[in-house]
Amino acid sequence: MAAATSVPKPAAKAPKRDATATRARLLKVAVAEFATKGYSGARMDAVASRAKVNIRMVYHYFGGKEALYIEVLEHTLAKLRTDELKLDFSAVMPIDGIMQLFDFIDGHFAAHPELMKLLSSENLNKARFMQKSILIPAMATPVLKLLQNLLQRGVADGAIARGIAPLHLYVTLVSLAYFHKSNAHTLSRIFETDLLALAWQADHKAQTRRMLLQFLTPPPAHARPTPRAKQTLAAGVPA
Amino acid sequence: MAAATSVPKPAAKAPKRDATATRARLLKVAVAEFATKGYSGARMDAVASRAKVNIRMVYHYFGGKEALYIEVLEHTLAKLRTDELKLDFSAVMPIDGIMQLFDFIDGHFAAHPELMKLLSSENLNKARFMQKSILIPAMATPVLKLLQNLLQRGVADGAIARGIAPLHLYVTLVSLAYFHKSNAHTLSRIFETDLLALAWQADHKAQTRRMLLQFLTPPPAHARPTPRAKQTLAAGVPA
Amino acid sequence: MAAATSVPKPAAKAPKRDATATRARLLKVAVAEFATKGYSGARMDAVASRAKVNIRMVYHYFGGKEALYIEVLEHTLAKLRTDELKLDFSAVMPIDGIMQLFDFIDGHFAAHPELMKLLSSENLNKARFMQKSILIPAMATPVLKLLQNLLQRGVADGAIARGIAPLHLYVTLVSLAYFHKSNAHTLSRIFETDLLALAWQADHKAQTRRMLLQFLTPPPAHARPTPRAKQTLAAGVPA
Amino acid sequence: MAAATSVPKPAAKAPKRDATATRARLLKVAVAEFATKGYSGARMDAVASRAKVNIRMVYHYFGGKEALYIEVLEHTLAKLRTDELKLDFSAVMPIDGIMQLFDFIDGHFAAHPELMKLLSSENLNKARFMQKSILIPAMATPVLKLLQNLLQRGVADGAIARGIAPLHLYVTLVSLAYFHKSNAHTLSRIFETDLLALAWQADHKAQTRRMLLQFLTPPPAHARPTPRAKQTLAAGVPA
DNA sequence: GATGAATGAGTGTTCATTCAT
DNA sequence: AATGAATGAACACTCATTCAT
Repeated sequence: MAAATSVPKPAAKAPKRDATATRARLLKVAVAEFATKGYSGARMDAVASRAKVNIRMVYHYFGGKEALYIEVLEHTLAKLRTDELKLDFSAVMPIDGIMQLFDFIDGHFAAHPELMKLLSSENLNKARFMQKSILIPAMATPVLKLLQNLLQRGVADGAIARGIAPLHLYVTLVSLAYFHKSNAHTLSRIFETDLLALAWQADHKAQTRRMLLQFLTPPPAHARPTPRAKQTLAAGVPA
Repeated sequence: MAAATSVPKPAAKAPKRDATATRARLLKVAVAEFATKGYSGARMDAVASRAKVNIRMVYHYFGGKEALYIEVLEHTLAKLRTDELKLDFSAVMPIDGIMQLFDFIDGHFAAHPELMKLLSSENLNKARFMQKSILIPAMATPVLKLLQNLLQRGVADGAIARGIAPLHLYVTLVSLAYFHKSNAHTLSRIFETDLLALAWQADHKAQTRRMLLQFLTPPPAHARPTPRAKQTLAAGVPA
Repeated sequence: MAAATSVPKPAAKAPKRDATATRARLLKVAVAEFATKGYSGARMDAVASRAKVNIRMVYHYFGGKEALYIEVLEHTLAKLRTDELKLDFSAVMPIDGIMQLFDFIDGHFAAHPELMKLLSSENLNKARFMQKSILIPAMATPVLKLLQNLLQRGVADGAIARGIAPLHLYVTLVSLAYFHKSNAHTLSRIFETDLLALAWQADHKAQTRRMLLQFLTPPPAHARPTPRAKQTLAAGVPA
Repeated sequence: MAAATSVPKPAAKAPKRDATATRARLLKVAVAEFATKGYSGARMDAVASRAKVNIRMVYHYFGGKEALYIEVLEHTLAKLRTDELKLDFSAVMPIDGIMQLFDFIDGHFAAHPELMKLLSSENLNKARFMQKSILIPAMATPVLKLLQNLLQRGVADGAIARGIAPLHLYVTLVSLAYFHKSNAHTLSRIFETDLLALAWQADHKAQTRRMLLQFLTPPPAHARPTPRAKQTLAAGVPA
């Protein structure tokens, strides 16, 4: 693809044998294959034939199914990291920053269902392959730092409630952006409502944002937790 | 099972050729197999050998891999429905009822990771097999009615905020109970924190309950949304 | 079936457990199964379920697949022998007798396609199972004797040409009655003509009878084979 | 095959990885397997092992059992068509041409028992696979045109009787060449005579040729069908 | 760098048959 | 006499992977 725009070399006008292009094509196809079929459902043949290369090349470039899958995982996660690095909330108010982060998360998963599927797939086998990646732990996510910074600033100026831990908040943000998308098919079937309909998604997002805002906003001085509320807080059934 | 009710004979207590027992054993093993390996990763051989019967019996009792999987799905979902039917919040205050429902959901998924895995697995292939089940759509979940009732009662007596839709709330409850469990492995790896540790889970649940309570509780009269808050609500980044 | 008309016995009014009836039903179903599917295509399960008895009974009554097949073969051939024994050409003119025998053969195969299929099937594996039958060689066909008698009488009174051997004639008769039926499907496809259409079959039979009559009729005295005809007779291409 | 044309190397004459040779070998073995065992009796393993290749190659080259069988059918029929195209009776007398055609048919089936077996096998399941072939209906047989031409010429010069239809004659020719071969095993067993013995076959062919010649030859002017003969013609028993 | 040919080890499924009641 | 439960051996077909060029 990009090969066409590359600098023409002495004896290779039409670069049919373009290694990097072929490799990129294979990886792209592999992402789709693993995302839609899962690890054991994915077929090496399918990857090769859809990329229109001989299956031998898949082995040549990636070594094997497992290595290919790991690279797919790394590639897809790297895209998220790259996008995350562009985030800069230094100029916005903390609570707005957090809400914008939520929107970013929501937007990224909406735009990249393959990431969602690969993560779900990975969790089904206890992140077995992610463990084997040497790149992934190195790709430290900047998001936690970002969140910690926003929370600190917010708490400091009284705009954000105290006692919210960055990781817990992050997991909550992702839960609320991820689950209703990743599990839309079964939920839609069970409740006979199309959760993938744009209207439903918009409504859900609006409600979620309201909940988050309330959660982040510190309670008014006279509205501190009363014994009554505390009791309610602990009234859960035992797990 | 039925063995326990049969007349005990001198030297043959355990009935070898017990169809219902064999079938039940197979189904139990199959639930584990499909939950841990997914549909395409699951092996019929493995099911048979772990249930210590000839593989032919799997086909005799269930017909085939797909039919077995569907039955596994139905069986596991039926267990949830059965438990849901035991819920009765008619005697508790609405807000407590909703929190207890959350605890129930959280507890059920914690106690039945196989359900979580099967649902995730199903979503990976767009609920393809769930669509084929004729039982599942018939197993109407009572939970939405329950929630609607609680919300109506709560709104009526002023204990619960207006404008919360049952299905949106239910999806939110499940999101918050489900995601951090189902995706614990990858999150643990990425953030180098053990999300499956009991302490982490407890902390997370406490924060989640706080958020939900705040969300459900109606705002004090003088704290209606201000122009400022409204603006924040719309300050999201475009998807 | 026939059981209903049998003499009522002391303690068995409704004969549900009627051994001979069950056996007969199984054999009938087996004939159809083997005729339509061939030996290796036939399924013991199919026989049992179509006869609405447990598969175990098939083994109980017949011993196994091979033994059942052989009995099917014997049963079907026995029907032919029984019908052949009813033939009596002592009162008709020899040439008419032979033509009537041809009509009988043609009629029997038309009425019993299962016999035709079983014979074809048997020939495909070199009559392997027929060899194993101890009944079949004992069921001497009376037809050759019949034919020999007719030929002798015909030759004696000058109505039938000399030099026609009974077995060769019989094989010819069967060829002409059998082949266009047994191979109708492929021929119909290849020549895009429905050989199973009644009109085609009638035309073909008429032509065949004309040929046979001419063959059996002795040539007029002055039309003995000439050198020219003799030469033609030998003008075949080498096999 | 192609090996013969390749440059002979010191110590490696036989090319091991020759696709066309492997494919041809597989097809040849498959013809034998399907001809001797029938469709359901044939084993894919047997084909592979007898061709000394991995079973995977059978699927690589042919797709599956059904596709392989259809190709076997097409290949075997194509051989017949190829041979038929070599026939040229423009220089011989019509009646000789027809007799030579009979000899050709007889010779071809004698030389290719696999064709006979495949056709019989096909008819047992109502030409189910032949229907699926898109090549077979396209392989129009030239034989009917040939026969029509010979008949017309023969009738025109008075050497052949009127009223003989090409397709009926062709089916008759094949019946007389085919049946006693295809059903030799059962007939031999029933009549305790070896129909496959060369002497028997020769005798039978001679008689058959006599019958055909008589049939084709027009009757002498004074020997037109008499009332007596007509009556005989209709004296058949009802079917 | 690139490719078609080839393969060992499964993988779901089916078959005829026997065991225990 | 009759039956449901259970099985070993095949069988068509597939998968990830390597060999030879």
